[in-house]
Amino acid sequence: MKLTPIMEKYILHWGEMGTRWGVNRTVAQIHALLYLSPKPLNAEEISETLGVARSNVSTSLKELMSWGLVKVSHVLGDRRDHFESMKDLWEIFSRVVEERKKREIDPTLTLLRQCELEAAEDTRTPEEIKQRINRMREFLETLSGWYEQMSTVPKPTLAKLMKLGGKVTKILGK
Amino acid sequence: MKLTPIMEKYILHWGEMGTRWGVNRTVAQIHALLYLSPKPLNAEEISETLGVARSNVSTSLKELMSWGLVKVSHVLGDRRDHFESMKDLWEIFSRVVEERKKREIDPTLTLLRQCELEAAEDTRTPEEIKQRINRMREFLETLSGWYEQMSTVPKPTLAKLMKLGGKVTKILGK
DNA sequence: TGCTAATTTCAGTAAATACTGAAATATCGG
DNA sequence: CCGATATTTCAGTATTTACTGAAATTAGCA
Repeated sequence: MKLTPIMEKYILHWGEMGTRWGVNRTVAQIHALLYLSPKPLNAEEISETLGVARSNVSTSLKELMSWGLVKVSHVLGDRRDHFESMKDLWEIFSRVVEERKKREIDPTLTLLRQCELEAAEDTRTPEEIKQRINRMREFLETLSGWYEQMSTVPKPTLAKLMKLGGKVTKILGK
Repeated sequence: MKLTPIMEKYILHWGEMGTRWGVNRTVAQIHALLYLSPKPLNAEEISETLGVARSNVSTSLKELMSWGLVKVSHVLGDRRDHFESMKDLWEIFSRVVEERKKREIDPTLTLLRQCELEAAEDTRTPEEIKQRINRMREFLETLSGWYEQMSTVPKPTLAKLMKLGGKVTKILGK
């Protein structure tokens, strides 16, 4: 796969963005490459195109698959695995949100609830501080609950809702 | 500032979460500490409480202030700067979103638009790939526009809207 | 079943990032 | 304006994270 300057620019930028969001550069680049690619690519091609070690590609692809963003596919008459990215951006977005919620928000909620339990028998922590923890738990629960509801809304409806933007409040106001 | 076990647990966890979201551990810990603290703390206290170098605290506080999450405050009869975190979680949340949009999404949109301009004279990049870049730009613009509208909605209204969750679609359906 | 190509694992290394402590600079009270 | 205290800067170092290449494993095919 030969990259044109535009593709290269896109992929490099995506890699940078990744690092800012706690995603490793190579993982983000591979995702960008597969998102652009009109056809599934094998690990060798990815490795050559991006100039990273074959083994690195293997690890990164596994990571992307664990996020459900990339799938293996097969080409007739070719033994090698090929990889293909999800293409629908709403789908990609909600996968990422879903996964981060599962991996980061949910465990945080577990921890906060545990803190609250312990707080009951803890006389050393000032009441005010306990309340701060409570509020954080409540806040994350609200976000989390909202996400759970919204995730069941069909993507096209969601898109329309977003286009509405702040107008929903006016409509609902009535 | 002496930490009780609950506070310590909270702060340590927050530090970990930070790293996952591309925020450095110390920065996240300081933010957690100031969020819990009933009163503004000076740099020295923060340094001692968290066991990190004074200079590191200085840098991290600057970072937090650049995000608008922490403010300097003064205690009567004390020359030293004291620091205080924003306490309203909706406020904190929207600050973070606002700032990330400004620092990451907006520059990405600039880049994507530039790619599209260049694409016009580029015959080497297949049409299909150009379209993928287009779609990404559109998608980010939708998100971005939605955020801009929602950011003007008063926080309590926002909170109510979230509690409604998916029900909005039913109400709007009529 | 054995051969070959494909993939994964992993120890070692490289690169990026965070942190420290000392020195420089700024600020305040007298 | 001086001395003392507070803050920032920054070069060097430590830690963490990412990456490589070789070896081990797995999987397809004859």
